[in-house]
Amino acid sequence: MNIGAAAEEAGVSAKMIRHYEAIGLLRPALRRDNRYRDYGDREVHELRFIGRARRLGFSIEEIRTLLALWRDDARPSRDVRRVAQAHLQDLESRIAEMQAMAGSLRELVAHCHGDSRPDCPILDGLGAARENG
Amino acid sequence: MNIGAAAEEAGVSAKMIRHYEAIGLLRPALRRDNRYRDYGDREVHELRFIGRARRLGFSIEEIRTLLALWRDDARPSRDVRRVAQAHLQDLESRIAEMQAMAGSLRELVAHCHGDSRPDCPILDGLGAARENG
DNA sequence: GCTTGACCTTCCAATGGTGGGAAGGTGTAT
DNA sequence: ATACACCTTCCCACCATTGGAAGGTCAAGC
Repeated sequence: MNIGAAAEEAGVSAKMIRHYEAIGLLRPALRRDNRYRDYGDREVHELRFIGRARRLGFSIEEIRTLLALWRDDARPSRDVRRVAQAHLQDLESRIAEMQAMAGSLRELVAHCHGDSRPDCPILDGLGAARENG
Repeated sequence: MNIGAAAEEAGVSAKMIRHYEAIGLLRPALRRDNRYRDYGDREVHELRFIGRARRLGFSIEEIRTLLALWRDDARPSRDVRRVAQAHLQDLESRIAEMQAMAGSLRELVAHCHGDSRPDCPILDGLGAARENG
């Protein structure tokens, strides 16, 4: 199976597959006589794992850890849970940050009449002398 | 006022101030005989504006637009509002995406007993054959 | 006057994850 | 043979920020 087909099946771009191999996330793919990379079900399965983890926001380094655990039949689920929970907390704190941003912004937008007049609470808020306003 | 002091006052790193100047977000600072950049209240005020906008998640290009509007006494507040609202919607959709991630992840974490046993719904979820699981 | 240390200057590189594209090889169908 | 779709490696760009090297400047203390 060529890289394009594997990419299609796994939901990861061919570009990224090569990249994952280059940074050592994946073992170098087998090559045909062509020098074309050759993928089987096992590799596609791994790629799908990576794709899904990326879509859940895990970093490459986190995925490196998760893949190692995945391959290890004797891993304690505790280790997996720790990685996932740390990432979840990271996600949650980033969400909270962005919600704070959105909240302030909504406030500013709500008070701006948004017509042809120049006075604008949004610009006033950004230019204000005090940091909390 | 040297760049360090201006950075301190405005809540933006000196490194970034130079960068903002290099990319044309800020007009080149006046220089002393030293060749040191020299900042006054007006410039610090602008830097503070930029810092606040960055903290609200506006991109450099958005800030470029906002700064131009800020400097233009005759801007229609409509234009400002449009920029802010577009950014707000962008923020909101990114928040929604991340909340979806966090939700799936919470689900997985909740079902993982997290002890010394190897079976783990988190890994099962990431490795699953189906995409929606 | 000379040293020390805290500033400042410019320039180059790295981060993370992904995409774009060049330049060239390969496979397959007409 | 020709066209086209795929593959290969390689380098570059994005965005915003940080780090560091190599060197200039200033103020304080001895």
